[in-house]
Amino acid sequence: MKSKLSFLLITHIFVYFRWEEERYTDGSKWRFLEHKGPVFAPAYEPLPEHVHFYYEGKMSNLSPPAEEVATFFSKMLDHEYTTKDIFRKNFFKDWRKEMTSEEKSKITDLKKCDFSEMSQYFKAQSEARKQMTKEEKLVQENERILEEYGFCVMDNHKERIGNFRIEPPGLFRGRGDHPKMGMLKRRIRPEDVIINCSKDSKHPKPPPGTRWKEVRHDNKVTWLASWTENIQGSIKYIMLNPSSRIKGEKDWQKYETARRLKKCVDHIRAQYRDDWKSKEMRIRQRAVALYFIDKLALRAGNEKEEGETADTVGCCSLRVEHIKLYPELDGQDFVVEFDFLGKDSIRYYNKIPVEKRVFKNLQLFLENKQAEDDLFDRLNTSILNKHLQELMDGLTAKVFRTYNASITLQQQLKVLTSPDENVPAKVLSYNRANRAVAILCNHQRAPPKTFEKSMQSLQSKIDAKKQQLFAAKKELKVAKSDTKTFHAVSRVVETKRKAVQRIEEQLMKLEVQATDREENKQIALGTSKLNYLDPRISVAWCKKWSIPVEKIYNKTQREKFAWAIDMADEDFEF
DNA sequence: ATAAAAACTTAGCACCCATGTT
DNA sequence: AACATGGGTGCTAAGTTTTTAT
Repeated sequence: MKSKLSFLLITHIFVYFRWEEERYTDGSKWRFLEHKGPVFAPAYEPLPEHVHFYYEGKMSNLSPPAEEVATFFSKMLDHEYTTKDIFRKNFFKDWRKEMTSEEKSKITDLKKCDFSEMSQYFKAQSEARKQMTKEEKLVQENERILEEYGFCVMDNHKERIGNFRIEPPGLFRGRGDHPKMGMLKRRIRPEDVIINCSKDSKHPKPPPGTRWKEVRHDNKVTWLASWTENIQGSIKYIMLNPSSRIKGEKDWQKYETARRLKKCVDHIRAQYRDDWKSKEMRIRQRAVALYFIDKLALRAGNEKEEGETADTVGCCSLRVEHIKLYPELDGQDFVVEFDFLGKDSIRYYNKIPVEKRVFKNLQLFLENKQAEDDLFDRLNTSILNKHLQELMDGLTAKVFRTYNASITLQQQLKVLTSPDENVPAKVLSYNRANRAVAILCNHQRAPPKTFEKSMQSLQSKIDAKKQQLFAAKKELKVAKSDTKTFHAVSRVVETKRKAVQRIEEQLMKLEVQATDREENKQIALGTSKLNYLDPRISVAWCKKWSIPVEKIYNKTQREKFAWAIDMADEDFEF
């Protein structure tokens, strides 16, 4: 095991060294890229003869493609989305576009459609799939596809591709109250796909009888293939896996920018505090917004086109209705209450005392405005980012999130780690530090459906373990007194003592697990770990306390953070 | 200068499967 | 062997930032 590890380590250093030599000075360019192109979604199998669709109670024969479209709806029948009016309206509208003229005149009302038989069929199918053995599931076939299409060669290195499959057709499900939910997401064909690869590579071949939309050779961008999606009209890309050089370097760069912010953040903070007093409204707004972004780790908040997406906001797009001002609340002065839906329609709710000057400014911004008016009417993300750019090269709003997340982790690790704790307790401390960041960044999750139950069963395990400990201690006592009374062999005492110790450790482990899980109920740690925390902080912490890095990062994460694992020693300071 | 498009990062959730338990 | 459970992974939507067009 050990030799394998050190071999890997050497390989990594070697690889990075090689890359160093081969790379252009501008790290974003590649010189050679070869790949096999994307994998297309398989065609739907027609429904078997005995599965029918009913209209007004009568059996009805549908011909493709309408059948294929109806399939999506029946597959989702028990999903809460399908009970929403917008979903049904959008679905039916798009379905009608796919109907033959005969169907179109016949099928005029979604309420009269009965998909239950189709729905049952798909449920049965997925049940059946669960029973299948590995061969039946075509595991090997999938592995072969991964091997053939899942990798590319960039700058002479074989790299894993992130998403090499074209997204299959289906019904669009946005998050939150999305006006387009239920719309038909159409099938992507080779004719929709642009291929990007190097001029001198073997071009990926389109499936027989088809052609690509375009083959281009643009080495200033990192995607291998792209297509335009029909719901929002945005472009989707096929790109490399996070373990790739091109992503890893970018990630590293991101944290280096955040570290540069660390050096000038005091100055920037002094500056925006000063700007709270500015004569110009736009500067005051900019300064207050920046204060929120810095202090509360809010997102920038771009404007969004109304009716195209769910109504969510970030800092610059906050509206009057999203904040409440309390000159005094629960013994604290100048409290601002935030309540709005952010990215992914996740609710941000926070009551926070602010400086008097900020409070007065907010009152000023709210004057003569309606609930639906912008709080910062003289500000948007591009104004803000332009200003930030002047303060520091490469500074944008999101750098504050990265900086504050990483610095919080580092601080919390210092505060929470006690040297004499054992490994599980230290890992708990790490998770707590991680959790502080997740709370700061408002990374939430739905409590797991089985949460209560699994918590209970863990508790009963703990109780059982306590009983066991009690019994073991008693046995130890008996053994001790036996030794005294009968001059028996002390080996027995040793064994008993070891048993007590072992059980104590097990109990401790369970208790730590319970605490960890309880505190984690509604908080998602993964996002901050993956996107906001400089991995070198974690690696350094592991080295300092002799914690195996595997306790903190799983295999995928270790691959993504290979650069940091190689780079950081225990003295690393963010 | 501004708007729109393109490119790239961040996000939560469903599902799958290894693992441990009964 | 059947079952539960939780972590890992794939998926793709939803953001931010950068680039290009007007």
